[in-house]
Amino acid sequence: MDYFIKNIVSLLKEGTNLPENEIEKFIEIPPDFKMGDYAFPCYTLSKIFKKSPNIIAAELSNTLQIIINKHPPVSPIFKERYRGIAEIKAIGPYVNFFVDKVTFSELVLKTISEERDGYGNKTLGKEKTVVVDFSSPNIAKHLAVHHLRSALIGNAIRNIYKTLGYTCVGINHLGDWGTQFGQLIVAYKKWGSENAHKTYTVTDLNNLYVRFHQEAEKNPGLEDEARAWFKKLESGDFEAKDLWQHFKDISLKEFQKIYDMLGIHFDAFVGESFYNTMVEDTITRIKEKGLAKVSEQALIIDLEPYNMPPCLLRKKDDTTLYATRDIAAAEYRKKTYDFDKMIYVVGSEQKLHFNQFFKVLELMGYDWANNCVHVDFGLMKFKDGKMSTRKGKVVLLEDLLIEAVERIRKIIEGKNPSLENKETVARDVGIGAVIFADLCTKRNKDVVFDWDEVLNFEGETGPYIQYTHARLCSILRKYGKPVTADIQFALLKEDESILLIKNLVQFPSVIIKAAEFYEPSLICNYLIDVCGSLNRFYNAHRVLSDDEELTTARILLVDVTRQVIRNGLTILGMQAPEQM
RNA sequence: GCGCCCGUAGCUCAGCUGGAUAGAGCAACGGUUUCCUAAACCGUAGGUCAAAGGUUCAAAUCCUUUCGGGCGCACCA
Repeated sequence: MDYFIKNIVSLLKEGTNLPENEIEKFIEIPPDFKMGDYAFPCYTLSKIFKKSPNIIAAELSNTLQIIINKHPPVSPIFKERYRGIAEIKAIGPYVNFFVDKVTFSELVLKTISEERDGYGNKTLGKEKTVVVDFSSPNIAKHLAVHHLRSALIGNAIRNIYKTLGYTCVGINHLGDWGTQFGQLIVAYKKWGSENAHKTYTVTDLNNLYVRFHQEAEKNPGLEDEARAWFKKLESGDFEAKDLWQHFKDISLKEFQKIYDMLGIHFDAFVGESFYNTMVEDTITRIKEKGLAKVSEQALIIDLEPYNMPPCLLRKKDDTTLYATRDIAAAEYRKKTYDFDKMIYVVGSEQKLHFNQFFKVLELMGYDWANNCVHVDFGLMKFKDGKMSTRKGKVVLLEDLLIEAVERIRKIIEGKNPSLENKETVARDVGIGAVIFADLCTKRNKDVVFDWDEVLNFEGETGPYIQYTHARLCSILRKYGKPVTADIQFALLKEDESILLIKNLVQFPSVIIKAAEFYEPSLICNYLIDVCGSLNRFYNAHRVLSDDEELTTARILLVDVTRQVIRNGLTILGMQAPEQM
């Protein structure tokens, strides 16, 4: 915690004459709490003083002890500076500091119990705006499990930044424009029946899409037809536009259903088509800057000097590509939101695209180009290969979510048949399990989709976190009185309590780190740690007892832990049921 | 061919902005419930940190090379 580190650093400064920021970098947390709460390694000093680090550590710990002793305990300087440091001990090459447990517990528990839902919140991002572009699926296809990643990671990152005080704009950059709609129209005109599009479902659209790609393999001429239809669409042809609108409406309805199940909402739901009217101006600006040139009949920006393939602005038939629309969208967003940072949560297979796109923004002279980041993530695939909508090789997201809820429902019947609100709980826990399973590994690893793994509910899983939360709620319900922070902190002296409090104090810094690395998995791992500590505490000590003082003390610990778990789950986009 | 990512226990992963004995979960085996939810907890077993060099007082962590896997490289998004 800042308070103790600050005191240790200022003490070390007096003892070593090193600058404070140097010292702070070295401070670490020992691998075992029995060795100390904080440690200062003496390897660097050993170089300066040409003595072995072990000897330095021993000498330094004596020096520090003397410094502390010099300050009369009544002195206000002593109180301010060295309050909270209980013991200094040299172990091998380290000087280890033991913090006063009572001061420590009081500080941490009081802070959390005052800040409640706001614990972990910061003002780092005050007056700053972050745009998060996430989910962004292509329309006319079902949402499948591989669409989960962008939606969940993006949603969590938005929440992380929100917690740090940023104004966040979550944008769903729907893939609702491009040659694929030419393909769909061709397929519809060839194999769909007249006016059938009015009763179509996404499944029908999906089938058309799959069939197009099957037939196009035998008959490459279809691709040309598709491009021609897209050209018509882009130049405002009535029939094309009408069909496109229908297809889009059908898709949006289905998407909304899934987003509701996942509890994800967007501040802006604008697809690529929205920027269609702006691309002309964008291309003009690019031309004026002398960046565009014609190559193989297409309009491109040469990126050879930067060791990248060219960025295509217009195909030889004059229609635009998604890079063109991305550039227009970026300009529009800068104008509209004046963001300080724009985050694109898109799979790592598009890394090159974003490198090209960001380079173009830079070449256009936009100094905000380096405030754009591509937050990439690994591919989701099956054991035997890539998921593919074209080949119908997918697991539909809706099916997964329904199955998850269904399995939880069965577990509830087995474990807690008298539970109220079974439906709500099954949904919260089932969906939560899916969310947690996806978020809990570092985002840039590829994931192999496995039903049993996603729907495992024991160990390091979403239900484990939620279960721990529900247990705590249950204790608080039984206690039935208001929780007070006016307790005897010395009573929370067992190892299990102290280790738990040590976990709780980390929360704010974990959020900051998660934001820095755009890494929601850090929050997941953190929650697993907290729940592990809590469950060990729970198992070793009874909270509710005849000892009133002890009960009030432990109840406070239970209450703030519950609070931290809840705050963490909220960031991940999960519910925190009070019973399960 | 070129570029990027990944390679840690049987499986899934933490640890990677260098530091004290490489940590969890799942699976296996054994234990814990007259007591606040056993969706929990404890124990046993399981590791040449892909390989080889290098930098350093110190390398799973940094650098180089090799091997293995994934992804991407002009008219799809």
